[in-house]
Amino acid sequence: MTQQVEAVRSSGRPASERKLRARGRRTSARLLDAGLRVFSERGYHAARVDDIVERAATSHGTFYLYFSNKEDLLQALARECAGEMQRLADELGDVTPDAAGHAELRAWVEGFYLTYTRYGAVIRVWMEEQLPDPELARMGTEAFRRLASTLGERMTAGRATGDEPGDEPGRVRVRADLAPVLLLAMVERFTYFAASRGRPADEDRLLDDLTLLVQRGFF
Amino acid sequence: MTQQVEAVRSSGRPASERKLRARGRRTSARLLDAGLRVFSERGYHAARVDDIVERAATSHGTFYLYFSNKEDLLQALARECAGEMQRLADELGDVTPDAAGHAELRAWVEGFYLTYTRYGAVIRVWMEEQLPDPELARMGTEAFRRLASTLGERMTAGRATGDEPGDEPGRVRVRADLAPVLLLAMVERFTYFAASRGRPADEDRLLDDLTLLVQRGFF
Amino acid sequence: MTQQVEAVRSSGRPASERKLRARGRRTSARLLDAGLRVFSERGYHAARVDDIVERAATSHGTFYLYFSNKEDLLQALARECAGEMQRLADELGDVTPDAAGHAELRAWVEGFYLTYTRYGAVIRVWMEEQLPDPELARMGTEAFRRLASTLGERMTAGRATGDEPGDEPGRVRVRADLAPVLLLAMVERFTYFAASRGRPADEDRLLDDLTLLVQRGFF
Amino acid sequence: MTQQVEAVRSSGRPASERKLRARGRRTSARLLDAGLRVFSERGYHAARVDDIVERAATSHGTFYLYFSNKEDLLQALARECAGEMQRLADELGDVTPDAAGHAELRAWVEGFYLTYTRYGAVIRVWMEEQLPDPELARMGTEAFRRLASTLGERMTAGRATGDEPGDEPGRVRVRADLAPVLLLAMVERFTYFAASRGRPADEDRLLDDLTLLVQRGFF
DNA sequence: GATGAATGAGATTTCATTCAT
DNA sequence: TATGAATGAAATCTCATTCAT
Repeated sequence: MTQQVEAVRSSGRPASERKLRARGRRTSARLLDAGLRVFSERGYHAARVDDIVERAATSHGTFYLYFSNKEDLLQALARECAGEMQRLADELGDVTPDAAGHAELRAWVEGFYLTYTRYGAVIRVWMEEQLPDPELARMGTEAFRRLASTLGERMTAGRATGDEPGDEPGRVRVRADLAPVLLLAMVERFTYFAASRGRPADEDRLLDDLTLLVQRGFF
Repeated sequence: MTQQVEAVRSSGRPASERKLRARGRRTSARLLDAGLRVFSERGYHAARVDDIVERAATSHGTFYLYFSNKEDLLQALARECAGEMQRLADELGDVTPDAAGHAELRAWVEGFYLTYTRYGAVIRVWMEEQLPDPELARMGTEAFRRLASTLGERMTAGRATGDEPGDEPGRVRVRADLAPVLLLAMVERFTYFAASRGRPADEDRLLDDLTLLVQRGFF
Repeated sequence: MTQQVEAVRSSGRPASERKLRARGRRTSARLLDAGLRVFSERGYHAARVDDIVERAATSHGTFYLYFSNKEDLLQALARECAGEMQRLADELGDVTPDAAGHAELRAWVEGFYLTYTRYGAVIRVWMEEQLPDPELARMGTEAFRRLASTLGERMTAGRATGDEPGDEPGRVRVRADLAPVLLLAMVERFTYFAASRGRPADEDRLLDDLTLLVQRGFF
Repeated sequence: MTQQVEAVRSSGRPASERKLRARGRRTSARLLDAGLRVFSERGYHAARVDDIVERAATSHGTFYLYFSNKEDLLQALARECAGEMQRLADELGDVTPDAAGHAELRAWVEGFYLTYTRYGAVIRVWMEEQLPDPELARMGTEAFRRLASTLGERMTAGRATGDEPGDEPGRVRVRADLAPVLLLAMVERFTYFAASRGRPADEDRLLDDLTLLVQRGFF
């Protein structure tokens, strides 16, 4: 294990592996924040470390004190984002076909929308075919898979208990694992469109409609 | 020589703006093809002109004889892709809620899927927030908008003539312009997932399900 | 990455716009010096950034840390040169037609000769019709105009107070603004010829003659 | 002599070495003309063969049928220019200090001015320290030397026969070879300034003054 | 902890010249 | 004679990363 050998010097490695004092934590936070901003503005690929350190009002050298490279910063942000999504998934209760289900789903959709709006740049990198690092890819896939499966579970649970439409004869069933993926896709894409339009004035109305469509699409 | 000259030059301009003979057209086609391949494999940002000319079995200088830079090649491919999409839209007939409508929609969905599979790399750049060039952005937005609106029209037309479920009292209507966008999103995202899974064996089955979901989602 | 960003970057900007520490100032000076040398040896157009950094014993990247390109370095040198010329103009006292005037003029001519010898490569670019950058052109024209007009003033002043030959009837007067330009031209061209002959042995004698010719030409 | 060996193929060598038919002569003339224009507009160094062939409405390949390279074209133009200057020198009669001398000189100055205006781009390359080719350098130096010496001769001759001011005691003599060089410099520089000002309206008046100054400067 | 300076590999781009028809 | 196409060496420039203080 090289870790043993390199452990001699603690600098130059991601912040998470070192104990930071108050000042160090502030610097680290500033860099993360600046990174997210710059990635959002320019996109991950076009963003330069130069831009980030300038935004964070710090120096080049300092950057590499906290992150081993640009991708490492991306990964740190991705972890943040995955955490948010996990929290979202955990908070989602059963989604029934009635008004209560709508309210439940609506809160979740809004949360997803806000997270996406914030971490859009990171998520967009996750979507890329050729990711710089497999670990990052795994993290993205995993976060989405978990979200989708949770959504699937909560809705299936809701159907069981709720005001169920039943499985009328002749009704065609789509593959169970496909539905949540597609529903999530709708949410995701909707969010993308809305966000790219600069969070329109009728945001609330749009979120209502979206929630409705997801709910209807499932049941 | 740094002197940037505004002069009209016949070389170094996109292939489309010059008259090409047979040989030139072949080279141009080879570069476009190589570009699409390399973009697909490495992603647009990571792709180097170097890779492209190597794949096209031509020289570095030749590349710049046909395209003014990497982005220009992307744009040419984007134009191709937009053309394909326009063709798809034009070919779509009215989509009724019955089996005939399903068949119609299914053909369209499959066409979209194939186009997406082919031009995925280009489309993924379109999805980026910060595009290298506004003209490219406009083209992407426009292509998708047109596709969505055509889809909306054909389905609305289909509803009017078809085996209509009616507008029962209490049924909430989502914004008319939102529906096709979301449906298209589903198709797009589905395609993305399927394609990223390397065109799975049950592709046909999946396309059926997707078509069903879109059809059901609308009516 | 082709994406041209308008962002304010601290690096890659001319040295003059950034605060530099001792080390940076040394590097900058080394580059300026190397630039002047290489421009003199090869000529501005043939000079490559490569040659300059090699002469300055620094790296390619470092060059672009201090100057945005070759032309930017030229401009910095041009500013230096223009400053020298301004100083020359400021130091010139009234030029009378007598021996005192000759001494005054002789000192000035020698100063110009030395400046020209040093900055010849830069000045020669100024003389080009098609300058890479209008700002550079303006600077050159301005520096020469100022020099010429100062020369004109000092000699006119000298004529008024000095051992004046008067304005005999029949004596044709040339345009007041033309004379200094042409006199300056003589100095400049003389310097050019002398310098291009590698500073001949009888430099002193030549400078005497030149001074005399200028003085005689005016009065 | 390699000439013997290469003589097998006549193409790819300067036009002057081959017999040309009417069509070939036209093409050659078009290229020379285009070359002079483009060199004037962009300067020799910045001028691209591309620009020249476009201006001459011919192709890249054709260019190399008539000139072995860009410099060869420059040399051809330089020969033209040197010829013009030789003709000027030959036409100059004795320059006396009187009105007849003024008229003689004035005609010569005007001729020089026109030639300079036309071949300025070529002449400016001659002035460069580091010429691409020694033969070109020799030609430039030679043309100017001849012009200067002829001027010197004609004026010395004029002094001998004309309304001579004599060699009064105390009159300082400048080096005999320096005077014509400087006078020529004045003409040259004047021409440069005038030409760079786009041939001003008072061109005639300026030429009168210049002639006067040269005449006065010598006698 | 922090920073300005330096680095150099690698990417893009240009353009004089040659080739094949 | 003419030409469009191809070439590739050479030049420019960028930017992630390391260094020295």
